[in-house]
Amino acid sequence: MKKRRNTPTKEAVLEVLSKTGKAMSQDAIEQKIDIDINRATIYRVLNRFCDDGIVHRVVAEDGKQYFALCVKCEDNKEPSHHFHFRCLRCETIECLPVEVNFTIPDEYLVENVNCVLTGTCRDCSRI
Amino acid sequence: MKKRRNTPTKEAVLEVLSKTGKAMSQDAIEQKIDIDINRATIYRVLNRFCDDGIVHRVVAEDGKQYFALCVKCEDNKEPSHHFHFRCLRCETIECLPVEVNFTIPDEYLVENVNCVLTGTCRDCSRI
DNA sequence: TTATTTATTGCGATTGTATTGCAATATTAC
DNA sequence: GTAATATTGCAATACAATCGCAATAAATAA
Repeated sequence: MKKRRNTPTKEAVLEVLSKTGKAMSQDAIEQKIDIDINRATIYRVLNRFCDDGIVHRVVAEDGKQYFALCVKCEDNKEPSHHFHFRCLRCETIECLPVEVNFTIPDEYLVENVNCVLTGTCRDCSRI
Repeated sequence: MKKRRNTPTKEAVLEVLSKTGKAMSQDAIEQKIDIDINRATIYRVLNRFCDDGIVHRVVAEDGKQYFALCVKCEDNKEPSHHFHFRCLRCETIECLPVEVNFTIPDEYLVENVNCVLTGTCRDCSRI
């Protein structure tokens, strides 16, 4: 892996993702960051994070990419392949602690799993 | 529902989807059709099919939309929410006869399920 | 068959997401 | 401090998908 450098951009993006705990689009991330960072830069940072296994990418059925921190601490472990929920009201995507299970013939080589449920999330359905 | 008319475009699109039995992008459909049909028209036809429940739409992690016939005959029934498999080699998407199961708190209102596995399909892994 | 209604189509323009090339900048190691 | 190079900003680009509008064609009535 290519050597990485510490930059304000990286820290800012990580902080935002860490704070919300949800999957965010580049646009949402940019809005939450106080300093001004170029769009392309944010994408590049996010893609690097993905390469390094720090965040994972979800593509929702709106065709957009969303990025979320890979949570791997003990008490809040998320399954490697988990469902995501996109709320149409609050426009957020959360990682559900629900594992994606499936049985598929051995001949298939699964390299990636992308599962998104869409609707109204718990918080919004209460209102 | 608004009244539909029969057009060569509709028939051509349906025939292509029926023949392959897979989920296809607008681009792939256009290439498989012998007559010349405008891009926007194909999208409109497909969107109408989705509205009418004739085809369903899948968004893969490449951010593109793929459309597949809703199979509902007796011996080849596909689960309402099923997994899809996108093969990176042959660049096709097939509907797997594998149901998507998950348990999620009642407060969530699930309106849509979009699950795509990506990798190498059965046929391509043999080679 | 002809006329009328309006769903459908083609075309070009447009929107929006994401990426890329290149020069400038900033970080790390020496 | 200096050198090497990872990172950034900017503008341009690629691509999927949609939209407005005028033209066309399918379904129905006359």
